[in-house]
Order: sequence, then structure tokens, then C-alpha cells
Amino acid sequence: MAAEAGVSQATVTRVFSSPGLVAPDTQQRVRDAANRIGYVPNAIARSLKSQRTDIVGAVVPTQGEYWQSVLTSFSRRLADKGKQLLLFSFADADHVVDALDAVEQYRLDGLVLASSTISQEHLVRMRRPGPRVVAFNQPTATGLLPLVSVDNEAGTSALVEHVAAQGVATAVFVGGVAEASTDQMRYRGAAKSLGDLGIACPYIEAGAFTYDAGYKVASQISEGLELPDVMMVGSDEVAFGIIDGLRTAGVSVPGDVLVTGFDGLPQASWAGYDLTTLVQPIDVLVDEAIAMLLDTEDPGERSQVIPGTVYEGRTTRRIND
Amino acid sequence: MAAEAGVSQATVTRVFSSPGLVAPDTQQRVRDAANRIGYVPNAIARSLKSQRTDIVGAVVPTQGEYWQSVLTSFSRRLADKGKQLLLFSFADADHVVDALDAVEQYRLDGLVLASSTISQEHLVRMRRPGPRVVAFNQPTATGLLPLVSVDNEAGTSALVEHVAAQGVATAVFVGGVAEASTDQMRYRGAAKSLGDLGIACPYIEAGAFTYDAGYKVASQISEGLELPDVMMVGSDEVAFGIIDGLRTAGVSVPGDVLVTGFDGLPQASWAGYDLTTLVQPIDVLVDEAIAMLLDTEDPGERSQVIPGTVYEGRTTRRIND
DNA sequence: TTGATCTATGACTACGTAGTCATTATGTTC
DNA sequence: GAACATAATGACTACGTAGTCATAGATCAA
Repeated sequence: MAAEAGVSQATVTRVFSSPGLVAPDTQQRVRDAANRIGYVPNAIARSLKSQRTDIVGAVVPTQGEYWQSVLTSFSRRLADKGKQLLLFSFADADHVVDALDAVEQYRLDGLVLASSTISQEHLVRMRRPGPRVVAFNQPTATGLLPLVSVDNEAGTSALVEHVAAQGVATAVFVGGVAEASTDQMRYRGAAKSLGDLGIACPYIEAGAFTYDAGYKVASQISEGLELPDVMMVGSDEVAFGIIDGLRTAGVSVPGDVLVTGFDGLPQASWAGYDLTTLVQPIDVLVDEAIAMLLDTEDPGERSQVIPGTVYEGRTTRRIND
Repeated sequence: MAAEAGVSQATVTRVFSSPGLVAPDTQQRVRDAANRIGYVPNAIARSLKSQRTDIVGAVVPTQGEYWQSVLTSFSRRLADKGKQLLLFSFADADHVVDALDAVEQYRLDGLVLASSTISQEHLVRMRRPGPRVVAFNQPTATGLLPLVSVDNEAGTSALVEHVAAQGVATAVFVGGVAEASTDQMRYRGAAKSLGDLGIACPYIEAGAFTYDAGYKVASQISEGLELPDVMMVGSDEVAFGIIDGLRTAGVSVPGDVLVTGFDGLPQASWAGYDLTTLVQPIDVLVDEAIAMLLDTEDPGERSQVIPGTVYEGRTTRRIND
């Protein structure tokens, strides 16, 4: 390439990385030559030399609407900053280790760990010199890694407040997976706030953060005939299943039972559900995570817990008011 | 590192890339030293030397449930093959060019172009020596790039066949974006098959492949009072909006209007909708695309058009049968 | 005019690996 | 025990870039 343009290799590099240092006519000559022979700067070589890849890794679950929204947001925001996104989706937690290996081998500029089901053991492994790691919506990581999360506990508290205003006397909380730290905090917020009102709040585990899990739970509960006034569900996706399950069983939502969700998926506002839920400001969370990842100053163990907002849908609107 | 282990650099490399060539005790010594000082092979350097990155790029729209499923599938399948996935999401088609630039600079092993709204002009630009490019569900690319696609035309034909069995006399097709090649082919399949039955099939453009666009169209149509017997919708997501829009307007689905979708999203089988749709075998499509990308033999202009299957949901079940 | 300052460019090296070739030690065969 | 195959390792180089230093003109002040 340098030969083709009749200049040195150093000048070729300058044309593409710091054009200000090269005379306009020389620049033109180099660019012409590049077009002629199809030359493109080699990012691999640049990374090798500069020790920066401009690539950020993201470990995100492959299942679930919520995580897909998160992924989309990361992808866009990083692109705006001129970074590329290397995606590690994972089904089970074991693959998280694979991701860490890849991160180390590819010398990525950073890693986002997004998933509420990564074990503490794995999280500890992430604590090492080298690429910066940020945990996303994963309260387990508190104190272990820099963390960005929505305020889960305050979120369900706010939902309780809204629901209480509609007048309820009994409640249950339906979680996805009891081990998930987000689930635990959401339950805690709900139980505490309901407790303050003198209302008990049993925990029911759906078994997964999916529509089907919710549907099954609803079927079982509606057979039991002892319906609570409100079912607070730990995630929107499970809540959709619960609503459909209840309705299929002939139970009216919100006529017989109020339902709340958590996450604020786009579908929550669809006319078919219009689910009351806690909307996570995903873009804000993501921006914060990216800032922690790329800021020059070390974030240390810094944590950002960001509040969500209650969306008041039809599923908590008393019909007979 | 080589010094730490007391061997040459060449031996270190061998330990991690072709262990069979190194004596067991030497290997142990090297691995011990690596653990001691935290050495990890540098994939960047490997790529520079070997001219392979083991990374595949994917250009996928950030909007839409369907594309997110596709992305998830790609991510998993590539991981199984030991490849990483570099994600380029894009809002508008202009960013496709950015992706191509990145692909060239990072010397990716291949690129998947998934989106039905990339212009022919851009597609032609992709035809160049270097990394292999495969178009995914993008009929526009026929003859321009190796292509993997579901059989859109046969898909809507099959849906017509199913719907016709329920007995219909009038129909409309609701597309997302008229320029999208998938939309065109789906419409063609529907119009042709309906035509064979002597049924006209007007085309209505929702304006986007979104729930909201569908909802609006349904509102407008239900005001017009001239409802067709069946609304064939070009995508599930739009169909959900249409169903909710119709129901909100007091129109019964399937009582007053039958509705079909296209794609086979998980939500289609949710009890709230139970939408009759054409299910795309996403994993099959993705496997085929990956094979084309990574197979040693040149795929040339080879195209794979793969049939889908009809899911018969409640939205096409005549109530008064 | 001369030294000083600035601009544009080239020469050179390091980044960490993989592949080629060379070298030494260890068997193996007749 | 000489000739030879085999195993294990080292030496060396290229991959394409960025950064450091050096150099040749050009411009400017005194």
C-alpha cells in the first residue's frame, strides 16, 4: 500500500488516524491509491499495537423480552460511542466462564455482565486486573463488582403504594426464580410495604421468568378458589402469562384480581394487557453502565441504583369504583 | 511469559494451540507459569498472524421481536462453533455502511445481513472480495448475494389455503412497509392464491412493522364499517396490534373477522391472541446461513429458500361453525 | 544571513502470535 | 555401532499498525 501511493507506511497510517498531520495533496494521493487497490486499515493490527480493541463484550441471557431490550439499548449506545459490541448470550451460567475467557483473549475494552442468575462464585472470578467489568441489574454483585441496577425494592414498594390506593386486603407475590437476586429484592420491597399496611404477602415461585410459567401458576391458583385481591408479579413476562391464565380460567382481571408486573416492557402498554408495572429506564441504566465501563477514572466498587416509574395500566383499575 | 516458564516463545504458543507437540512435563511447567503471572493467549495477535478472527458480524435491526429471535439463534449457533458474534444493530439503512466498514477493518470471518429494508444499492456494495456475506430473509438480495430465506410466497399461499377452508369471500392484506421485499413477496403469495379462488385482495400499508402501526390501521378500518372476512397481516407483531385495535373497537376476532399473521413469534401461541400464523423455522434458516458463511466451498450465488409451517390458532376458527 | 521554529515526512521498532526451518536428544534397525 | 527415523524444542521472521525519533525544507525574526 505504501508503495502504491509512493509514500512511507507511517504516512499511510497518519492519513487514516491523524489526517491533520498530512499535507492535503499527499492525503489525496494516499486515498486514491487506497481506493485503487482496496486498502482498508487493519483494526486487528491497530489493536495489537495500541492495546485497545474498541470492542465491549456483553453477557446477556438469550431468553426474555427484557434482556433483549437491554441488549438493543447497549448495542445502540455503544455504536454512538464508536464501540463495537461482542455478544455472549448464554443459556446456563456455565457459559459465563467461556465469555470471560473470550474477553481475556480478545483483550476487550470492557465487559457488561447482565443477568440475575450468575452465581457469586462466578462473579468473584470476574474481579481481576485487566478489562473493566460492570454488573447490570444483578444485585448479587453488590460489593463485588461495580453495579448498575434499577431500584428493585423501591420499585415494588411504589407499586404497593399505587395498589393500596385502590383498596386491597390480601395479596401474593409471584416470583420467577427464588434464587434470582432481583426476585428477592422485589419480593422484599413488596412484603415490607404490604406489611406496613398490615397485609401479609406469601411468595409463590413460578419457576422461570416466562409466560408459560406464569400461565401455569395462574391455572393452579384459580383452581384453589382463594384468590387474593392483588397478584404482584416479579416480571412482566410472567404477568402476561398469569393474566391469560386467569382469564382462560374465567377469572376477570382486574374485576376479580388486580395484577402488577415489573420491567415495563413495550407489551405492557398493549391494549390486550395494559399492565400496571414498574418501568425500568433502560436507556438510563445502560448509559450509566457504559459510562462506568469507559470512564477513565476507576469506578471502584461504585454502585448506581436508579429508580423506576410506575405505569398505571388497566390491570389495577377497580371496575366497580 | 516464555522467560517465566524457562522455555521459548514458540513452545508457549504450542502449549496453547497444539499441545500434542509438547512434552507433558514441559506443558505443565508452562501452564503453571501462566497461572502464576496471569498469562492468557492474545487472540488479537493470533488473528493478525493467522488472518482469521473467529468472529462473525451480524447486521440486524434493533426493532422487532422477530429479529431478536433471529439474533438469539445466531448467537447460540455461532457459540457452538467456537465463533464470536459482533453485533451491528441499525435503526436506519445508512448504518449498514458503517457495519461494512467495521467488517472490513476488523477482518471478520463473515457477515450476516439480516433486514428486509436494505437497498439494492447497498447490497451491491457488499459484493466484493474478502469476507463472505450472506443475506438473511431478504429477497431483494436474490442474484446479488448468497441468500437464506423462508419461502414467503409459499407461506402466505399456505395461509390462504387454510383460511379458504374456513370459508371466506372477501380479504385484505396488511403489509408493514411496501418497499420491504418480504412484504412484497408475502403479498404476492396471498394475492395470487386468493385470486385463484376468485377473491380480490387489496393491499393496505401499515407504515411500519410494529404493534402500534397495526393498532392504528385496525382503528381506521373498523370505522370504515366494511370489514373483510379475513385480514391477512404481513407480520405477527402488526397482527397483534390489529387484533387489539379491532377488539377495542368492538369487533370480534375471529367472530367478525379472521386474522392471520406471519413469522411464528412465541407470543402468537399465547392464549390472549392464539394467532394463526406462518411459523418460520428460524434455527434451520440460521444453521443454513452459518453453513454458507463458514463452509470452505464458495457458495457463489447459491440461495436457500426454506418453507415454513402453518400454525392454526383461534384467530381463524369460525365460531358459528 | 543565520539561527530558530514549524511542517511534512521517513526510518525504525515493538505489539504477541504462527509457521518454517534448524538443532539436539532419543530411540530403532540391521 | 553406524545410519536413520522420531520427538521435542529453539531461532527467526512476517502479520500491519502506532509511537518515537530523526531529517529535510520552509517560514520567520532579528
